[in-house]
Amino acid sequence: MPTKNTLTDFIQPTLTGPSARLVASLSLAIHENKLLPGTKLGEDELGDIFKVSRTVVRTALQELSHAELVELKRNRGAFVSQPTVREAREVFEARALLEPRTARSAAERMTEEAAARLEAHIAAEHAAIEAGEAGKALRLSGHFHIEISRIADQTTIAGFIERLVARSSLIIALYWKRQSALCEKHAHHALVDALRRGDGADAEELMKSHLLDILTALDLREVVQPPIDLKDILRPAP
Amino acid sequence: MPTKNTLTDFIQPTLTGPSARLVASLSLAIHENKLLPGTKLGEDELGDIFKVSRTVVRTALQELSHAELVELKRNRGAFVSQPTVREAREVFEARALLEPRTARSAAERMTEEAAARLEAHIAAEHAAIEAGEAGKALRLSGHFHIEISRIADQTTIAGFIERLVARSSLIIALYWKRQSALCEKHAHHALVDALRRGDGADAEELMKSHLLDILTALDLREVVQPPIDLKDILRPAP
DNA sequence: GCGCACAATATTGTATACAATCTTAGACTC
DNA sequence: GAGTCTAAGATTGTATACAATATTGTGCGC
Repeated sequence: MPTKNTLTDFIQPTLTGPSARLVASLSLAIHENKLLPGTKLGEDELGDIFKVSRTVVRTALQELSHAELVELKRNRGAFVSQPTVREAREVFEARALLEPRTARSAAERMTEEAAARLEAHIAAEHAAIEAGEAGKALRLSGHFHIEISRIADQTTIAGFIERLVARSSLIIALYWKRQSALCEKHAHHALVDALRRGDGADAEELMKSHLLDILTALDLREVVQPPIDLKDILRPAP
Repeated sequence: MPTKNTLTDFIQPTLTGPSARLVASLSLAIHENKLLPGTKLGEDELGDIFKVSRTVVRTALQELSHAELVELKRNRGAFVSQPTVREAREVFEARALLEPRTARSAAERMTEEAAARLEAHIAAEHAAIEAGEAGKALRLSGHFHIEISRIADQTTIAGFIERLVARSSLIIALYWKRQSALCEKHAHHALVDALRRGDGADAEELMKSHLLDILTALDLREVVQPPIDLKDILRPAP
C-alpha cells in the first residue's frame, strides 16, 4: 500500500469522534491554502455544513487553535491564523534548528521501505503539480518533511515539526512570492538520495539549505490579505 | 516588582474565561507533583470543586490535553499523563537539542533587568527548598528554564520548551531517583553568571551539562507501569 | 467457590436552551 | 454631513438535559 494521504494524516488523533472529521477537513483546507488566513469560521456555519451541533464544532475549533491553525478571539469567534512577519521568521528559525539534525537522525535510521515511501511521496507531489493542483502539491510538500521527521523516530520532535510545517502553510499563503515550486522537487529528491545512502552529514546540509531556500522565497516585508467566504470551499464530507 | 509566580504563569492564555482558572490550578498542581501521573480527573468532581459546569471543565481538560499534561481517553475520562520511559528520553533529547542553543541566544540578548529576574527566581527557589516546599521548588526550577527561553526572545521555541518543561515535571514525578535538588541551584547560578557575562558559548555548554545532569538523576530503566487507576490517590476534594 | 451473563449505576458524549457580549443599523445631535 | 448614542440583531459563552458508553454489582449455572 502506498503513502496514505488521508485526511487525518496531519493532526495526530488526540481527539476521536465527530469533531475529528471537522479537524481533518479544516486542516486539509488550510494546508492546501483553500482556507486563507483571516477567514472567519463561524460556529453555526460550520455546524450547518457538517451537520453537527455547535458543541462538536467548538471542540474542533479548540483543537485547531491548539495547533495554531486557528485563532480564537473571545466573544468574537474563530479565524484562520494570520502569522505575522515576526512569527514567520521564528517558525523558520525553529525549523532550521530542528529539521537538519532530524534529517541526520533519519539518515541513520533509514530503511528501504522508508525510502520507497518518500519516493512515492515525491511522485505524488510531482503528479499534483502536473495536474495543476497547486494546493495539493503544497500540502504534500510540507508532509514530506513530516515523513522525514517520523523516520527519525523522535515522536516529540516530530510533533514540533508537524506544528511548524502546519504554520508554514499559512506563512506561504501570506508571504509566498515565487510561483514555481520546481526547486522543491529537486531538493526533495536530493534529500532522499542522501538519506538512502545513509549520509547523515549530507542530509543535514541539504535540509539546511532547502529550508533557507524556502525562506528566501518568502517576502517578509509585506503585510496581509483580505478574508474570504467559505461555503464554497468546505463541503460536507462525502 | 519581583518575579510574579502566579498561577497563570505556565500556560500562555490561549483561553480566557472561567476555564483558565481550572487550567491554571491543575497545571500548578501537576507542576508541583501534587497531582500525580495517572490520577483520574472526573468532570463532575472538578465541576463541584470549582463550582462550574461540566462544559467549562471539559474546555479546561481539553486545553490540558493539548499541553500533554492530561490524557483524554474516549468514554473513559481524563487522566494526568504518564510519560513512558521512551517518551521521557525523547523529552530530554528534545530539550538537549533546543535549550543549549536557546541559552546561547539568551546570553546575546541579556539585560540587567533580565539577570535580576533570574536571580530573584533562584532566590525564590532556594527559599522554597529551605521551607521544605519541594513541590514549589520543583516548579520554580522548571520555570527557570522557561524564563531563559523567553529572554532569548523566540516565542515559538520558547513555547516548545514550555511544553517540554511541563512534561518534565511528570517525568520527574515518575522517574526521579535522587532526593537532593541542590545541584540544581548551583547549576542555575552558574548559568546566570554566564548569561550576565554575555558568554554565549559558556551558557550553551552549562545548559547542556545541566540537562545531562538532570537526565542522569532519572531512573529510566524501569519497565514497570503499574496499571494505574489508583482510587486511594483520589480522595474526596480538599 | 469460580466464571460468565446481564442488569444497575456512573460517567462521558452530544444537543439544545438560555445568558452574555459584540456588531450593526438607524436616528438624533451638532 | 459627520459623529455618536442607542437599540435590535447576530454570535459566542455557559448551563443543563438527554443519549451513548463504560464500569460495577448481582445472580445464576457449573
